[in-house]
Amino acid sequence: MLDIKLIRENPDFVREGLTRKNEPDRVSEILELDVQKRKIQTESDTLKAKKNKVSDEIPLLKKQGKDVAHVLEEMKALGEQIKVYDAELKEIELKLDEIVERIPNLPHTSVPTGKSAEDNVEVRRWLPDGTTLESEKKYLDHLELGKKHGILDFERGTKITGSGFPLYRGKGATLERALISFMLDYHINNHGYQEVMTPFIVNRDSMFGTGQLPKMADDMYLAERDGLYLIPTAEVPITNIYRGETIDERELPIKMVGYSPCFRREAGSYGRDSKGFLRVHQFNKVEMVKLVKPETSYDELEALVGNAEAILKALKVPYRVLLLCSGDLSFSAAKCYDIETWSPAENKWLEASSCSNFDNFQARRAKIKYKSADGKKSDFVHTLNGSGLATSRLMVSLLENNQTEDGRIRVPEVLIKYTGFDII
RNA sequence: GGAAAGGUGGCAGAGUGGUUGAAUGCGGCGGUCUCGAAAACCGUUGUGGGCUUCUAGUUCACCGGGGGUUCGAAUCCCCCCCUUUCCGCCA
Repeated sequence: MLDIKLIRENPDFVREGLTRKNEPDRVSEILELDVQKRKIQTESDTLKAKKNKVSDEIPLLKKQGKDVAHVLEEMKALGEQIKVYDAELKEIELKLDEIVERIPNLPHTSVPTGKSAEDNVEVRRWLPDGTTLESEKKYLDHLELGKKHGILDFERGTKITGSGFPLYRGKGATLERALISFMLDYHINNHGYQEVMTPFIVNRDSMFGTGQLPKMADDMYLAERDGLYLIPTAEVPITNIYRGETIDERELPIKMVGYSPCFRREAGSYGRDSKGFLRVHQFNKVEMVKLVKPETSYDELEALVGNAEAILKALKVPYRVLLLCSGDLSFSAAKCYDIETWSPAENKWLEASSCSNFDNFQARRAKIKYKSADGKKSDFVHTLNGSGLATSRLMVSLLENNQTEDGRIRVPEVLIKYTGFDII
């Protein structure tokens, strides 16, 4: 959530940011409601001050044996007037909240201006020694490999649930599990994250806190009877661990990593990239989340991207890092890097990670603050998160890049101790 | 699912209609003492909003959430949520 004071005091700055993000400009509307709100609040507060003062005097007057009937009468009328103001105030606040809650975060100054994914900027590329993207080699795609070895069974996954719910079998299931364990261990042991295992279904407050609600409601699975949502990413439960809390600054930065399945309805994207793992409704992901002091957050973002890249280097998977342009940023993000892995069979890059700094946008919504050691200063933390990484697209690259001439699949060196086998 | 108890400041725990934003203890922060530390002692210590002459003053709101009664509510009434314990069911 944007700070109403920022909108009030720097409306043009906010307008510019929203324009960069291709968002409609509702700043004037907000400012108008804000003025109305404060005007009514001032009037209501003045009356309340009077009410409080007189109410304090009543017992004293009674003690003196004075007749207070006319005072009570007066106060009753005052109370009615206050009710009228408060009802009006509430109505305006509701309107204001409804708008402000749907205003996205502003892009950071270091984010390039652009309209869509076309304008994202490739900042670096990494290929394992001896590999090139152009190859004479004939690659089977992940579906063909999955079928050939009986490790992926999309047809039966569809039978169980519907399309986009993958079924892994045999060494495929083991490889998936190995990948998750490897990534978790790597971040815990080499990058200093604390492992967390969270609920995978969350309430509305949590979804609001990280910014999925109210705008992205249609993209999520909802257990309506209970008012609970299946998480689209572990970012939601992990970030919300600290919702409503004030953290001692000496505890920052807090770095957490957790595995979760992710559930996405992908409403409106049917038919696009629908092949196999390229777009699914359920996938596995290891997610890193950091709560940090404001002045460090953009450095922490660079470190976060580095943490995700380290996994791909260890697995020897070709990848590139993109700096997203303003127009391609998600609702809550101020700055974001995507990591894409190479698919030789599709002959394209696949998004496997997204690492974002949310500045204080989520912290405001989730009310996560920190307090200085001397207790004098308190402010919102900055939150960050990054996939480290999502297994589905990574699995595509992993299977395809590691296939041998005869169509078998070599298990990357670092995963062998997790799988117990070195070839499929 | 049934029954009971309970939700108060960072924590523990008073408070059942009128200077109670809230006793007391612990913790935190600052200080005295000390070579230093501990102990002891002194002081201080919630959040959010509005207004103004804005490193300050003033005012409003907040005792799980929402609504109500009243001149006045942490305290009374209604609804909801959550926690704990017991019973039932169960991986």
